Amino acid sequence: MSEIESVLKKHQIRPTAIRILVYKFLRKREVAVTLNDLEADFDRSERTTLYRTIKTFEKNGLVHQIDDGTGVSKYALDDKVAESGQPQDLHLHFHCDTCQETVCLTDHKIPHISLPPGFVSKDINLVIKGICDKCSNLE
Amino acid sequence: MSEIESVLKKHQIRPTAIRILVYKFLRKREVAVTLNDLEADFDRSERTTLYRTIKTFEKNGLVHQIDDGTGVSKYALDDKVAESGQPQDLHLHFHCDTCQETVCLTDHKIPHISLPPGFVSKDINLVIKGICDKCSNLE
DNA sequence: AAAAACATGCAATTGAAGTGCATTATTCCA
DNA sequence: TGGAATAATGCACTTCAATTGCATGTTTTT
Ligand SMILES: [Mn+2]
Ligand SMILES: [Mn+2]
Ligand SMILES: [Zn+2]
Ligand SMILES: [Zn+2]
Repeated sequence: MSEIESVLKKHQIRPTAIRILVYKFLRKREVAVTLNDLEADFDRSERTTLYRTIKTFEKNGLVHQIDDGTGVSKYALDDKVAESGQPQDLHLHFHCDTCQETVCLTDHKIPHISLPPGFVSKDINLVIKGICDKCSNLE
Repeated sequence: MSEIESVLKKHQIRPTAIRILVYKFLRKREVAVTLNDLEADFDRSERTTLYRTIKTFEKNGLVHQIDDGTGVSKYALDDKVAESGQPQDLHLHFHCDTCQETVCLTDHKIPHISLPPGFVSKDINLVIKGICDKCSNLE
């Protein structure tokens, strides 16, 4: 059994052909991925299947969904934890206005934010928009 | 000329009947508003007109659009600056999982966040989800 | 008053997300 | 091993917010 298959199994995901391919695709790309990105790369497969694949991955803690404000959902591997099974830490996301890519800055934890009395924080979404390292080097 | 009319004119917005009503509605509500909220309150008017009204307000700096992750856009008055004409400061938004309302926390500036080398920040969206003050008081 | 500019109403389109259901593949177990 | 049970896939269809095209109505300008 391949390493990928065992990662999927560790997350209670049956390693079908498409799932293995989607997982490989997510690994290969270092940026967050849309359903359209997947569809473009998998002529052979059906949009709905890819959709349900990624949702299965999400439900089982293998990827997390990213809302970067562009209106389309993106997904990225919880790579640091793909093996361990721990849930991915909260981190910030960066969306580049130039190349339109969104990346996880997993090493940048979200600072503590004080709220007015009575407000209880359960979850935080922090997205920074600007120019990414690749694009700023080209200026 | 009413005070409202002069606020609209200060933002180069012609004070039509609907625009005045929409502006009043935004003032009355202390939370961010969706297009559906507007439509529900304005039986007499057309969705498209309300949409274009709010977009005009936004373009002219009278309201700002809020993406709280629910999938539907919300809008709130740049009230602090409605008179001054200054652009609204960056601030965080709070979305209550209980009452589903979203509020601007205009007094809570977004802390400085350090980025890896090469990344340039132009804009920040920070949304905190949890329980708002009204809902936490009811527990 | 006529022309130009702008606002409004209604119909239609777009695009992402999600669901229903039939078909195919895999697993489970007698 | 041979099904029955369970899960995955494919295709059609729906939903919903956002947005646009165009005709009509209104206001402003000259
Ligand atoms: Mn991430
Ligand atoms: Mn706000
Ligand atoms: Zn970039
Ligand atoms: Zn609440």
